[in-house]
Amino acid sequence: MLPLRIDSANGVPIYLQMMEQIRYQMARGVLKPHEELPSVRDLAGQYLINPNTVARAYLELEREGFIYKKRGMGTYVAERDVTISREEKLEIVRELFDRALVQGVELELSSEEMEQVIRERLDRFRKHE
Amino acid sequence: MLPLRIDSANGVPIYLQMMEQIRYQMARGVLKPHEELPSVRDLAGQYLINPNTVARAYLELEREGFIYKKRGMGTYVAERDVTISREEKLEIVRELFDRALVQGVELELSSEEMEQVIRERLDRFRKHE
DNA sequence: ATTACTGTATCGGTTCACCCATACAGTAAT
DNA sequence: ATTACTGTATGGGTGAACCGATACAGTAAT
Repeated sequence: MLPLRIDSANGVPIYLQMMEQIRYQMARGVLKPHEELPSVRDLAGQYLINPNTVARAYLELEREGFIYKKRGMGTYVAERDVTISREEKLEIVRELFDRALVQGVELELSSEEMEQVIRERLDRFRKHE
Repeated sequence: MLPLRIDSANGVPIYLQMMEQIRYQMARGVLKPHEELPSVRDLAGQYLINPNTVARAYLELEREGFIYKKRGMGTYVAERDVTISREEKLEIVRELFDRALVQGVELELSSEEMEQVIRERLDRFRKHE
């Protein structure tokens, strides 16, 4: 059973919510490579949405290389993407943090204030993992 | 005459293009506080679009505090004093940091690694201010 | 009051994203 | 072949964003 928090009245498209959370589960190792995902009808029935909506989430995830499908068989978690080097990963994250910092400066926040915000978010983050 | 580059077939909404470029002109000092902007019909006629579209751009810019209007008179550049509350600023930065953290998790970086990256960027940042 | 300019309000059309109902198609066990 | 499950394709409905045509309303000079 795949635990998702789907809010149909959120404004955020359902299929995006699913993608987001499935990617997250994969990153956390809850979903492991070659593990079978629930069928589109399973998930649809479980969260009272249309099978096509689940199919769309699966379709996009497949395009991004996170999952693969066997028609008539099922949908499965793909191998981890090992094409990104560790340094490249760090670079990506670095860039995001820098953007946040620059934005903070443009909003005239002090580095102390930003450090406090960072600590707050990081702590909150560790509680959830 | 207010020079704008409007591309109706761009996918980007016209009123957003106008807002973007007008804000830019203001930031550059080309448009100065209390200077009068072209009337909605002026700009509409000039770029062959509907007056309402210009009006919408003006409306949004007014809500953001960049311009002010006098009904029946015209539209004018506001004082360059964008007052975003402190809490709103923090919220913007919070969101950016969270996105960076989530991205890090999806790249399978540990929270320790991310904390290290954050510290590195923050230090680098403080040297430059 | 008239004129000529401002911004504003209302309605309609077009387009698109999102989602659903339903039917089609592939796989494998019976 | 039947059954029971997979994913897929097609067509439609809904709502929202965007933009335009047109009419309304305020201001100020004549």
